[in-house]
Amino acid sequence: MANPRWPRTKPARSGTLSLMPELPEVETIARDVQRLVAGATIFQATVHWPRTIRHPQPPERFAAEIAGATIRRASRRAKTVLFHLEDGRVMTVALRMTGALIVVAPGTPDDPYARVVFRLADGRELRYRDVRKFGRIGLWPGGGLRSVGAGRGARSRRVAEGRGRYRIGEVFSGHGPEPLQRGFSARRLAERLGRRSAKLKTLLLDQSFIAGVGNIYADEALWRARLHPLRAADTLDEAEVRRLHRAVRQVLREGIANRGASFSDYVGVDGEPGANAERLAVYRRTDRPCFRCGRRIERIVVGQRSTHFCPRCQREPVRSDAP
DNA sequence: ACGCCTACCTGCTTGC
DNA sequence: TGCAAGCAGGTAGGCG
Repeated sequence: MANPRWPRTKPARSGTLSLMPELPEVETIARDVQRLVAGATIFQATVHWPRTIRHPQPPERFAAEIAGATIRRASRRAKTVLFHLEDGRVMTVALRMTGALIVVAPGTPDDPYARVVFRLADGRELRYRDVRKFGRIGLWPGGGLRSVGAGRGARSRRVAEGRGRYRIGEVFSGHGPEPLQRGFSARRLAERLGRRSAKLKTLLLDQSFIAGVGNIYADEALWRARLHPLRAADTLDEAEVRRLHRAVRQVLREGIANRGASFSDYVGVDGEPGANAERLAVYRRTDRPCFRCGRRIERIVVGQRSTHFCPRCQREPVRSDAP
């Protein structure tokens, strides 16, 4: 059951480190949700921050429409937690930067950062907590999920939303492949990379290219694959693609095994922190020694994101116009 | 296709 | 000590 550690307005550790739920963190949360609230009925929902509720459900109707729903099971797609309801509808919870789902026992003190509170029929509360209010919750009709954001598919999605029809699977139509699924082979990655000239770092963060990778795991995967973040995707040879493929899957799998990268106040649904933070090789390790070669880790900005890499292990891409 | 910009947000760190 | 600026970053949406 829940192990509430509330209130928790002060992070256990100092630093600007925030939780950043990426694929492993969201997978961890989805599994916790499944374990803790599958079969539970939502008795009542209270929306404390209306903008958390996203299209197509108007915030004022959301609470009324979710009340009485029973949660059949929970799963993950990309960085979104899916609540599959008994009646076929699906509630999506996109945690974005600081979102968290937490189950607490009856009588647990209020949380000032709880944006949406679901009171369960058994008295427990499922709280959507989000300090920075970036996260979004949607409620989608049976058989229907239309795209919930994946970069550049946005235009076509808007058109479809305008018609007011939503179909399962379509919510994520703008997303790229799930990197941990069987279908995501090295060959498939090679095909996708070969069609793009963008920088590797940019592409790894592009949800329409690969779903679920964020800033932490992008840096970690590139370090592990010994590939420079500025390398153009279509310049990789076969061996490099295989390394990247293996690295992406490894860092994500290890992240899941460690219940997520626990920066600052990241916690799972049961209040237990993840354990992956200490295992990161480059992310936020600027000027500290590379675990492989001892060289100082560098930090650069790529696509507006901080990017960490080892200048010796991850060689600078050779420019064609170089002397 | 691609890159760059702004907006959304708050809390923590840094610099004066 | 106090205060303001800077930073963190996933996604939407705009522009070139």
